[in-house]
Amino acid sequence: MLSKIPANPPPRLVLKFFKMFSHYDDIQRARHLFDKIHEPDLRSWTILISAHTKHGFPEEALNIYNTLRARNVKLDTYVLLPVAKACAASADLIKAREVHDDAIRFGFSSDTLLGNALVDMYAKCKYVDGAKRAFDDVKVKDVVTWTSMASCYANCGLARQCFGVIRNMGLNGVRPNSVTVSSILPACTELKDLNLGREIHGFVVRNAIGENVFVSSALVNMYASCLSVRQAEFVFVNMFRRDSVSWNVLLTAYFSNKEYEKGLGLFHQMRSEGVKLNQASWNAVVGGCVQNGLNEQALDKLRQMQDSRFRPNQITITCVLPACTNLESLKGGKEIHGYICRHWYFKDLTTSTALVSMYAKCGDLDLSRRVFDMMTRKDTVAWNTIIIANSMHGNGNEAVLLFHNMLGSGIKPNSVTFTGVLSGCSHSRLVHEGLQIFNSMNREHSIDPDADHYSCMVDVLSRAGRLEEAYEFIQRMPIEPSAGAWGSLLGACRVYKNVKLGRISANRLFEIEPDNPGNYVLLSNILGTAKLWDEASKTRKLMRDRGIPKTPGCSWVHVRNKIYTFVVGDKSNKQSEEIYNFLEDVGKKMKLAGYIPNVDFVLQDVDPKEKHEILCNHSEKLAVAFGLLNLNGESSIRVFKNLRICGDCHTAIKFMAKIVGVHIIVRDSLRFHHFRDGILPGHQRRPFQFQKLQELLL
DNA sequence: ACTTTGACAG
Repeated sequence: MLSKIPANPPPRLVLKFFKMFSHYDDIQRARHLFDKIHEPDLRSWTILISAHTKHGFPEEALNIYNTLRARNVKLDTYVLLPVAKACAASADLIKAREVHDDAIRFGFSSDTLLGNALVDMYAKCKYVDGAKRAFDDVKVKDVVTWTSMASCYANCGLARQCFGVIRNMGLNGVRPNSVTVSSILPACTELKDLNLGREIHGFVVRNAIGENVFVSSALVNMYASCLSVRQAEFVFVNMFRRDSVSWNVLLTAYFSNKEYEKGLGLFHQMRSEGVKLNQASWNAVVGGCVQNGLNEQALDKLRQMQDSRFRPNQITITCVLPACTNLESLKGGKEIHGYICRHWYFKDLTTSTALVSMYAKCGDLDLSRRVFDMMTRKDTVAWNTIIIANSMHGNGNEAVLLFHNMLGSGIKPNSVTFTGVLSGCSHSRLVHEGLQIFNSMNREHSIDPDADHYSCMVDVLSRAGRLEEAYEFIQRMPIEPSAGAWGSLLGACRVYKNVKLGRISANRLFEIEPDNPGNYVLLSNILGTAKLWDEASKTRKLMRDRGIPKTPGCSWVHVRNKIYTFVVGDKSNKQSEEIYNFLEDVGKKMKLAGYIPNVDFVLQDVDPKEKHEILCNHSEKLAVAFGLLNLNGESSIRVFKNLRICGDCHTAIKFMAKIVGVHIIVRDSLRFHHFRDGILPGHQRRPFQFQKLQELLL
């Protein structure tokens, strides 16, 4: 057939073939034919552009449009229509503005058909102002015009404006159709307004559009997020027809409402009953597992997903990264980082941010920072992540610096930014900076400080030892001081041995959170240190009487893909003897280097010699020793503790790091502590080897 | 023509 086309074919003939081939998805051949036309008319151009968009090549469609545009021919609404669609498909705002300008220049912007396409185009680019302008230009607005505008607001998280459009639509005598309803239901989902949702449901029933799968799926979703899973189930069960999305919606509904067993059950059912699964189904399950703390299962489902020939996408990857974080699996996180690089997913803002967070929480701040620095675009969440990462690792100065860089690059801070940077200030005792930033919240950024911000400020003052000021600050707070505020003060009373304020804050905490064992233990420790044994035992008795179990402290460390856990005085480990011998030997070295055991942290009333032994028993010391004894060429170890690190251990581990030259990272219930003072100027840090340490200790 | 599901910071 092809050979029968003359060398210089008449346009109409080519057009016929062109239509045929574009229909059969053979864009290359269509293009080839098009190129044979000497002077293609506007109709040929239109078909060429729309074929490229329709077959998933919107960028190429826009390139073709550029070529056409360069010829300075007069355009019409029919050619701009597929161009607007191409902009929508590629979410290309720059091109979108050009197209809009062209439409205005040629006087087509009041046209309903083209205007609708322009509104939708801006909606897909998430550019509300443009959509509104295009919308206002349309003279005769039909249901599509109104729906597109409402949909734009809904997708941009402007639910109130969305319903405003719908109200106006009614006032203008246009009735919503099924598309309108399915477009506005997500806005209702966002507002979590069950009553509004029910109202819409009523409209659906009255107008008999419930058989529409878009409408009913959106209803299921709306009920699920308005915390009415039973209603969601009811709508689902009574659906006329269900597609993959409908099933996925219910699946997500179970997981996000903590009913993960039902979620897993439904997924099993979907697979066994031959429901057509898609990538989103797997994402829902993988993400659902993580949401519900089923971290291993999430990784398992990821493997199953790949076995079922589904490729994990950015969303899958972003969903599972927190599973690595929760498992403290730096290794697993790095594997996923590799996958991200291989698939170019690092271009995705959300995915990169998740990576930054994962590295920080797994204890590798350097890698976290490296990923952050590689990001080409950074939004508020990305900046918040790196600020929080630095605060979490005790780098308050860096957190403050990053905060100012963020402002400098024109990114707006939100309330999370301030909790992040202020907690950094407290960890690094940056009182002046903390106060300054706190005061700027309202003045410069119009953000009202909430309970967390006030607690951070109490922490800033308390940790710096300014306990009386912190107490005054609490009393002058315009909102009810939260447990966080009193907790910071109490914690600092332990460090600075302030019995008076310790009693006050603990008693407030006993009222606010009577079931938190930590507060009783802290007060009892403060009293014990002050040798007020009677009062200390009264506090412990109060705790017992209220039936509050004390959380046992434990520490753990990852060695060769296994987690080894230690409790105080633990002797269950195979290498226990080695551990205690090591601690004794290194202890001697430490004392020579100037370490003085701080027996304040022993709360039993026993003789000094025994106190020293008790200190050596602490779970974090045991875990650190075990980690050091099992180093495999690494220059750092990571130890985790469920409670806050003991003050003596903090000092002791600092000395250990110095003596053995290993970077020791301890993550306790509050943050990461880095001990790496062992590097002397001019000395290269070498991987630690056990033999060398033995020599050193002899 | 416009429509339903899916994530990152605390």
